[in-house]
Amino acid sequence: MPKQTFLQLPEGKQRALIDAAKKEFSRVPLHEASIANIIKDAGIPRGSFYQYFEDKEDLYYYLLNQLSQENNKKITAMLKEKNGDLLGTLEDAFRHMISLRHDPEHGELLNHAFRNMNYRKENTMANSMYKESLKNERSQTLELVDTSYLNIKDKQELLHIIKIVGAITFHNLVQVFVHDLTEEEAIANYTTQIDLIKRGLHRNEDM
Amino acid sequence: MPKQTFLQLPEGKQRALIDAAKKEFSRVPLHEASIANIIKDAGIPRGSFYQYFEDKEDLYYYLLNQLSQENNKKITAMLKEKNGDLLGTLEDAFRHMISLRHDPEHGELLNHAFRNMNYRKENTMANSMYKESLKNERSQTLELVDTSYLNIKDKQELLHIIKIVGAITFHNLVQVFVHDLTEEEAIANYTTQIDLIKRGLHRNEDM
DNA sequence: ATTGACTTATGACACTGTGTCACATTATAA
DNA sequence: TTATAATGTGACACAGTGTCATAAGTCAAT
Repeated sequence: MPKQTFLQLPEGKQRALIDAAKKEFSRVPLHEASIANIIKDAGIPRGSFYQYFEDKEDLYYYLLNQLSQENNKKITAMLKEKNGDLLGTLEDAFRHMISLRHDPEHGELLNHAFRNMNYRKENTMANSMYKESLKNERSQTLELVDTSYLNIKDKQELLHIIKIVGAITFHNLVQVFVHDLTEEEAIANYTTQIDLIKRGLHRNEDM
Repeated sequence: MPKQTFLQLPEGKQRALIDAAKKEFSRVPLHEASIANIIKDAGIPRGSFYQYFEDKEDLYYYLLNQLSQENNKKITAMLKEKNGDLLGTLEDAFRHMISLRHDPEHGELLNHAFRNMNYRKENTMANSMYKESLKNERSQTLELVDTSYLNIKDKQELLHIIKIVGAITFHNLVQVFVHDLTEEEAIANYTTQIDLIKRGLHRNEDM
């Protein structure tokens, strides 16, 4: 999380640093990115960088969180659009997310992010780390879900369903970015898998 | 993948290096581990290390792959034991995997691995990278699965089911290691989720 | 036994990049 | 105006990597 000092900086200086950071994190994945490049490009001295952020990760996750927030809003809107039909929203949401890889502004950054996905990135993208009202946010989105579509007996199981679809969605996203799947392949795989879990993996005796 | 030179080394020298590596990778996660520590502990000069391995990652993934192979054998055995009941094997397999975190030999290494899980590690643990006969191996395990338990129409869907349960299982494993869940919590979560996908997430109209 | 060709061993070194700290500058308020 | 706090700055110490010239070992052919 950026330090107070950074947030009080004049707009232009913030922008310069953020832009330089985006550029560097688009060039190479996080672990190869160098602070030296970022500050050179932003035109600020090394010492200043450490006034603003703890370290490279701090800056990176701040950025990633911001991107994710915009994105989460879009997906929440889709869910609302579909009147809380969670499973029905998934394909559209997935399609939207894979379309981001060709976004000129953040495509490369996301490419690197997904090719080097780890728990912290996944968590940052899924939730909204720096937001205090995490639990409130969560439950607001939760409230949108119409549970009458779902084969569950309580609220607790809804949380598990979200974890399930989250895990599968992320897994598929990583596949897309790592193996450069075409949009058709990606969506075919994803919908097959979502269909499977919708109807259930286990064969009923009476079928 | 280790270089030829390493594999031709006398048993004792290999052991020393492997043991030192295990020690270092148990101390800290991969990105914090240092070659300097490993070679100091193993008593070999820096130059030699680079005769044997490309770099730190090369050594790390060699090690991780070896651990995973043992493990995969155990799980394949479980599946055979249960006569190919894939879904029925999952809970036992999961239980077995989380028990590993208290293994004195590799527990800490696995802790770091899961807390910093990424695509490559997941892939290394799931498959067996260095094995030439990857496809054969896979299909051998595939053949073990009794598809009559499963709600699928073709072989292709079996592959998707494996991806689904793989994604969910890994996701749960990461949760266990990151949040230090108790065995009971971990298994409760996991079985709930597996039950949900077994019976299907979507509510049937006629229910 | 000696030679030559090849393989393996070695550690000093150049290089890259990080985070810190003493000091300089600027802002704020009394 | 002056004291105090906040921010800016870049030289520097430090940690770690991968390479390379050179040394040492192996072994087959003479």
